[in-house]
Amino acid sequence: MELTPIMQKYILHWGEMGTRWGVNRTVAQIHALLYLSPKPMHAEEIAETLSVARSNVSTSLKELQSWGLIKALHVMGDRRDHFESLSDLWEMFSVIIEERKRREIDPTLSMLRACTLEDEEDQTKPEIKQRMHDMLAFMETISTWYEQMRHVPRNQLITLFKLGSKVTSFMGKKD
Amino acid sequence: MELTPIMQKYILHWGEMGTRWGVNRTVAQIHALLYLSPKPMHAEEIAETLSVARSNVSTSLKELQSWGLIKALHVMGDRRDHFESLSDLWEMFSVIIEERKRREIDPTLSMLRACTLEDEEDQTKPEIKQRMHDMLAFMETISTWYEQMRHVPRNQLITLFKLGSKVTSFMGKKD
DNA sequence: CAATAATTTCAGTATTAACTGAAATTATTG
DNA sequence: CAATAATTTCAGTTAATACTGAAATTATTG
Repeated sequence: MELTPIMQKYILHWGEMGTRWGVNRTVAQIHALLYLSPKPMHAEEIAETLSVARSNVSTSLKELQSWGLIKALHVMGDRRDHFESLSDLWEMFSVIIEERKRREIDPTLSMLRACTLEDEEDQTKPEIKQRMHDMLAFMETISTWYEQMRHVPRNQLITLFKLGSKVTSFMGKKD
Repeated sequence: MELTPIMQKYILHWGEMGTRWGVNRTVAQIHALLYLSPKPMHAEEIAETLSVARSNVSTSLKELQSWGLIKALHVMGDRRDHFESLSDLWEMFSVIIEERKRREIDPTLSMLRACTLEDEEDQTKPEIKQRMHDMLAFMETISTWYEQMRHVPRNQLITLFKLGSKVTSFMGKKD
């Protein structure tokens, strides 16, 4: 596919941003490209469009699939896989949050539980253990919140976001 | 400071996680150390405790200060800077969210505005421009939401998080 | 204001992660 | 089931980032 200057700008920026999250440039660029593309693209075309190695595309597509951000589909009379991105941005957002939780929060919770349960032999001062406890409690709150919010139907979620801080008006002034 | 095995575990894990966010290992480790430490630490002590170069600590402390996650303070009769971490986890959370917004969302909004306003000469298909528009609208919603939520008092924020999906019970069933 | 302490800068090095291209594998077609 | 196409794997290379240690700078003390 031919990239117009604006598309290039968008894709390059996305690549840059990717590196700020835990995602490498090519992965982020491919995701941007597929998001913009009006039709699904096959690996070869992606490689040509972005000027990266075919094998790099292969790896990156796997990565994006593992996130659930793109899916493969097939076109009649063509045996290659074609890929398209999720297009619903709210769904995309949910998927990313969910996946980050799984990859980052969950392992941290395990670590924190291990740390706070550790045997009595350990010399760690109580005040330090308390901090670990605080962190555990905090992350459990965040985690539980995620877990609940992901089951909220999409349009309610949108309403919530648009409400913004107005939601607090339901809470009464306790202070 | 002497690190017990549990403290080591905590700090090393934090360092690992740091790399998954846009933060380098040493920065994350120092932050973990200062969070755990019952008293402020000076750079020299941090370097020794974590076995990294003094200069590396200097750079990392600057980085953490630029995030607003630690602050320097002074001890009577000691001319060195001593550093301590924010200890309130909700405050820490706000600071991180806020800073990520500034570093990641805001530049992306600029890029998207530039892309969608771009002149007519450009060959980008309307359907593709529409996708860019959708992304812009989405990110503006998220951004506005952040902007509002950061002004919600801490205890209301906690209540909101603890409520989780129950907040939707105020919204009525529109579908 | 010289001496000393504390901190920062920066050029060079090491480490890590990303990427390529060739070869191997897997799937599809006649 | 051979031939071809599509995809994946992987060893080696390149590029990006992190880190060190020495030197320079800045701040503090007597």
